[in-house]
This record gives sequence, structure tokens and C-alpha cells, in this order.
Amino acid sequence: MRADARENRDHLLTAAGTAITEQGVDVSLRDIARRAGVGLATLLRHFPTREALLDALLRTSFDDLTAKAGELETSNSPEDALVSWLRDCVAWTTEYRGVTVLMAAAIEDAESALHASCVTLRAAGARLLARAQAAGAARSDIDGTDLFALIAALAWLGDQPSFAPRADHVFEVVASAVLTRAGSGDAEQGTPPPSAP
Amino acid sequence: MRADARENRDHLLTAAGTAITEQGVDVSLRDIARRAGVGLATLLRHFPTREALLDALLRTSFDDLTAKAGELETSNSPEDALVSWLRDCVAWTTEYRGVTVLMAAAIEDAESALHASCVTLRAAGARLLARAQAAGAARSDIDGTDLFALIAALAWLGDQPSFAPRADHVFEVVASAVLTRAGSGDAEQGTPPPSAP
DNA sequence: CACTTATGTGGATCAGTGATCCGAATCAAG
DNA sequence: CTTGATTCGGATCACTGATCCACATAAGTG
Repeated sequence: MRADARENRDHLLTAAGTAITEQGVDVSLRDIARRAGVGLATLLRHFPTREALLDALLRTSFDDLTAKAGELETSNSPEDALVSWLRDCVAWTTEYRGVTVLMAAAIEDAESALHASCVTLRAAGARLLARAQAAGAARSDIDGTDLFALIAALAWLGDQPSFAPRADHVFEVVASAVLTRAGSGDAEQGTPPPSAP
Repeated sequence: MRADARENRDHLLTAAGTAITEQGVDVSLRDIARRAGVGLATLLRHFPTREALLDALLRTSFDDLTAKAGELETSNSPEDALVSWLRDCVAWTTEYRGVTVLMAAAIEDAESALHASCVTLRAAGARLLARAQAAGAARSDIDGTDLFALIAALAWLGDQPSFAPRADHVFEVVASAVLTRAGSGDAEQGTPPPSAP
């Protein structure tokens, strides 16, 4: 790779980072190119699609989250590990407004540049969930896919200006649904047992 | 209102209905105008913005949902009433793919054409929730805004092709979090009590 | 250092979007 | 039937992502 090309690539990545944190992932690619002092065509040569650019930009964050999941697997409490990791995941998405929709689309589109990162992230969450389930700390009728969907939904709430103030509270509510009670025998039914204390 | 104008308006609404159910709320306004046999400028005169068009198109659905909430208020079980209404709300959004994002934006934007409908809907849900809380069937640390956020999040999951197959299951999980247990004393803390059976 | 070649660049351009303007067509009242 | 106001829709604008190709430039060679 030529030296000037590498330099342009780096400029593009930093410009994309600041532009996205300011305006969200839907920011105009022309804006990013302009910030980097580069033509639009150059941006599109280095990153043929918006997803490719995001993949290069977010890959380290993805890796950090999966690494964190690995560390938490040796934490003392399976329950705390799961909840803490969930919180980290949701909190991370607030840095990149709008990234949730792209992740949701990428997780099932094997052609997407973000696909691999999303699958890895889901697997990391699934391991933490399985550990909590084995310890009886999480309901047993959900799996990694459900967990990923819950993370995405909570992250999406944080993306919406109208819901963002309540996002933390809603997180607690949903987390309490994932944790503890119920979920062993009547999982097939789907409907939880009626409350009769 | 002139007769031909009214006719065009009706054609536009039916065309918008079919176009949106086929392609989602992001469908091109030109497509809708073309289906209605009308110019784009005509569509934009009758409905100056996409939200205005959606408001006219969805208002009856909104009214149906709020009316249903009113009926359910006299149902025998506050718990069943709440869950049934939640299910109806989430199910309704599947007809109009992508409408959730617009509702989320409209609920806090008083200028939006959809604002009034969303506020009314939220109030209807809040009444059902309050009734369930009074009966001890729903946790007491959530309010109508939280409920609206949960509905929106679940509806958004149904909108995403990758999550749609799990949307029903996730609904049950979230519904079980809203219902029954906890929520009276420790609401201030946010964090649910650790599971220690 | 000079030259050649392969590589990278970016302005011009295309199809698509929502929005706006204004001359022309159409309806309804007298 | 005439008149006048209302409505219509093609042309147009600014913006998006994407593509093309003449041009500039860096890297390698003698």
C-alpha cells in the first residue's frame, strides 16, 4: 500500500469518528471526505460502502466488548458479569448514534462488512448468558439471539431522543426480566405463569 | 373543498396504504403519487410532509387502539387487559413497517403531525397500566412513558427482519418484567434485588 | 538524478430522494 | 356560457451515494 494512501485512510477514519459522534452514522459521506481533506471518490475507494467504513472504525470497539466478555466470564458472580456486560454493550452504542439499525441488518446479512463482528459479539453474550443460566441466575428460556435482540432494542431506545432519558430505567426493568426467577418448566408455553403470590 | 381535490386526496390515501404495507413507511413519495395517478406536487399540497400523510392514514388505527384500551378498562382482569392491549399495539405496528421510528420522533416533537395521536395513545396505555398497578398486577416503578418506550422497542424489534422471528418471544419476556412481582419498595434504587432463593 | 510505470486521486457526472415554483388545466359559481 | 378562483403537474433545485476517467504522484529502475 502506498504511503499517501495509508495516510488518507487514517485521516478518513479519524474524520469519520468525529463526524459520526457529532451527527450519527447517517452523516453524509461527503462531509467525512471533506473533513479528511479528500475527495468523495477517495473515501469510496478505501471503503466501498458505508458499512465497510463503519466496520473499520468500530472493529476495535467490538473487540473490546468481546474481550470484556471473556474477562467477565471469570468474574465471581455470573449474574453481575452478565448485567455488567449488557450495560457496557448498551452504553457503547450511545457513542455512535444509529449504529443499532446497521447492526440489526448486519447480523443476518452475511455479505455485510459488519456481519462477522456482530456474530462474534452475539456469541460472547451467549456464553455469559449460558453461564448465568447454569448458575440459575438467568431465566432458561432465552438464548444468545434473544439477548442480542434485547441489547439492540435497549440501544435503539437510547438512540431515540424521546426515549433516551428513560433508557437507563427501562434497562433495569428488562434486566430484571432476564435475571432470576421463572423460566425453567413452562418455557414452551411462552406465557409466564399468572401472578398468584 | 373542491370535488376533484377530495377525490385525489382519497386516491392518495389508498395508494399510500398499499405502498406502505408493501415497502414500509420510507417508500418514495413519488411512488405513492404515481400509484394514485397524481403528480408529486399534488401529494405534497394535500400532505405537506410525510408525517402529515401518515397521520391521515393512521389516525383511524390510532383511534381504534385507544378505543380498545377504553373497552379493556372494564375487562375483568387488569393484568389481562394490559397485556392484551400491549400485544395489540405491537401487532398493529407490523402492518406499517418502520412507523415506530416516526412515532418515537413524534412523541416529543409538538410540531409533528403525529404528535397528538401518539400522546393520546400513551395516555390510554398509562390508564391501563395504572389500573393494573392499583390491582397489584404490574410493577409500580414504571409509568406511561416507560410503557410507551417498551412498546416502541418491541415494535422496532418486529420491524427488523433479523429480530422479527424472536419478537413474540421477547414480548413475553418483557411482559413478564412489567407484570407482577417487585416494584413497590425498592423502586428508587432502580436495581432489582439480587436473586437469593 | 532522470525516467517509467503502476497506483491513487478528485472533479464531473448519474440516478435517486424530498421540496418548491409557476404556467396551464379544471372546476364551480353567476 | 362566461368568468374567476382553485387545483394540478412538469420542470427544477439541493442533496444523497455511487461511478468514470483524465490527471497527478509516488515508487521502483537504470
